Amino acid sequence: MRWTIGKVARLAGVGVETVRFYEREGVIEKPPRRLSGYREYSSAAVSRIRFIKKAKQLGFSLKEVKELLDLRVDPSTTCGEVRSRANAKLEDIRQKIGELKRIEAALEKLVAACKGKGPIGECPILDALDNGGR
Amino acid sequence: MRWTIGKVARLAGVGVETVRFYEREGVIEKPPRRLSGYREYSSAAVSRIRFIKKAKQLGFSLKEVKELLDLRVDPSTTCGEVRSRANAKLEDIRQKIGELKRIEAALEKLVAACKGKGPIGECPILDALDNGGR
DNA sequence: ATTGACCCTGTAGTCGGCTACGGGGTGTAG
DNA sequence: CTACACCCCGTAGCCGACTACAGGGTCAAT
Repeated sequence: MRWTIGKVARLAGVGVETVRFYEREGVIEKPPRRLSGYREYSSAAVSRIRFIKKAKQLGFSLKEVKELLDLRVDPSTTCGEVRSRANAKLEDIRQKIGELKRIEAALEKLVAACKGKGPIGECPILDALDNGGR
Repeated sequence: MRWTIGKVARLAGVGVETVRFYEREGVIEKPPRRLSGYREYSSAAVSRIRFIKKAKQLGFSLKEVKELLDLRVDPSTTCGEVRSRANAKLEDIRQKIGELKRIEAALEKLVAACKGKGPIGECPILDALDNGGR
């Protein structure tokens, strides 16, 4: 199925201008055009934009998102090269997961210690947030 | 121990201007002042700023960071109230962890499938990134 | 007493990531 | 065949989060 930019934007949950912006920035590929000049997208574009959205919510910059997506196809580099870049990204990601888990644990502690009655002054303070992390 | 803004900034790995900016935005508390007007911080400030830094790298906006930190002490709300806000944040965080784990799994698959030899063209493509996640 | 590193309060500028025009062409439904 | 939603390009504006002055005061060492 081939879609116009407006449809893709709606499906991915972003604005039309954002899609064009991503194209300019090289985060998504330049799509083929109709005779009229209209961009023509496939479903892959929607997935890609959805991924960009999620990755940004996880604290990756557009540049980093591009690097992640560039781990897919790049005829000019060797597989070993890609592998090492992928491993570096894996490190980043595991780091993030670890930090999120520490925050999760701290919040769980807060929720558990605070049984839902009484003023907040009686609740234990969430110092756990301040600790841990390389 | 009491520190000046410059020391705190260095210890937390940010600029002096950033610390003042956080104060203006209400993300960190206004510290007491010396007679000279100099701000005087304790070690808690350093922890707090480090936390802000990490949380931002995890995709939280300053406003969200403030909300997380405000789950500590707030004499005007009940414990139950705090508990429900904490639970909402827990949801966010678990969501993020889930998405990071999906990316992690996809990268692991890429690394595993690609044994380090041959051109990238022979490597499986990382479509896993496009799937999963509501 | 002076010097140089550091602090103060403004206010203005930058950068990433969109978002919103303005002025025009396209496409399809009635 | 025209109306109206949608597309094109280009440029400008906006918001969040800093970052950098300018013009002045402070403090510790020499």
